[in-house]
Amino acid sequence: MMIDGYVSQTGVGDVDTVARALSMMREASQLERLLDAYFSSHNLSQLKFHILIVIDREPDKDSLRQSEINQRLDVSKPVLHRTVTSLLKSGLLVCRDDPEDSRAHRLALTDEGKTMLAAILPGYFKTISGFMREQP
Amino acid sequence: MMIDGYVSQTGVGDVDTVARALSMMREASQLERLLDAYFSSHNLSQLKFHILIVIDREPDKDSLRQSEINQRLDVSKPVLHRTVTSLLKSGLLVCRDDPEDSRAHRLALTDEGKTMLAAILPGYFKTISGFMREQP
DNA sequence: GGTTATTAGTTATCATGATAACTATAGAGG
DNA sequence: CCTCTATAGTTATCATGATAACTAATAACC
Repeated sequence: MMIDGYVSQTGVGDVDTVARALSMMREASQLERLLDAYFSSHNLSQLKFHILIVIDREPDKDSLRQSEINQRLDVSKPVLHRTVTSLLKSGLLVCRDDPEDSRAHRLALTDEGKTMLAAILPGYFKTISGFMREQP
Repeated sequence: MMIDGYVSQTGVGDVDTVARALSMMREASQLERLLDAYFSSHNLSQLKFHILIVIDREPDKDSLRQSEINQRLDVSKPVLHRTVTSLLKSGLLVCRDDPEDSRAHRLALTDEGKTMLAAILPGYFKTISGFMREQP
């Protein structure tokens, strides 16, 4: 919209690259909104979904510590804690004591959590595919 | 990371498209973070910057109503109000009564606001160009 | 010209992200 | 063993986005 004047005025970088970056950010934020709307229609959020996914996708284990989830997802500890608490409360996760470390817990999907994940995934990918198909 | 299994399991859309969308969102969020860090090092935010820009870029006028800014930027009224209030308080904007509508105000850049914008733009575009150059 | 609808701005409340600072436990080094 | 450090989780506080519901003023319509 208003890129041209400024980039040429400031003489930093080239106009096309900046325009491409801005349009990428706009596209991404549109898709994020679609996904947020989709998740919230199932009483979830992107982060809640990602938490369920990383536990479900973990090879060899069926549970993860909060700190392990933290290593896999790019989110701060307090936000993860708050969100895990909410997932426990809504019954999608269960929490067991970690036998090897009394500070830690192991978080696992409940049957309800697995059902939710299975129910939500098709629409998730459909939302993404549909959006990408519409892009010019 | 974990796309393959799921997309093929669910049979919705194609894997490459979904992977492309996810990587676009990741890229965009990285760039957003860089920009947020840049703005906050100048005591600004992306939204504050955009507000200054749309007022500065407006042809034929040197001020805008809040509602006009709202039409140009994709942000809710209360958030815009809160952010404009903060820009007024920090002296980058001034507020005058609108002679044609006693409900409205006209928001204009102060000299300090213009100076800030001029000071910040080169780094803004440099940040974007630099990021795009690094992308694989 | 008086009712009704729209619009400009504001307030209250909530959601979801962050950092800083805390407690409690584990682990390492002497 | 006893400190000292690092790690797991928690709490408090703040930033920045949203919606719903409000006030006051304008515009539209008999």
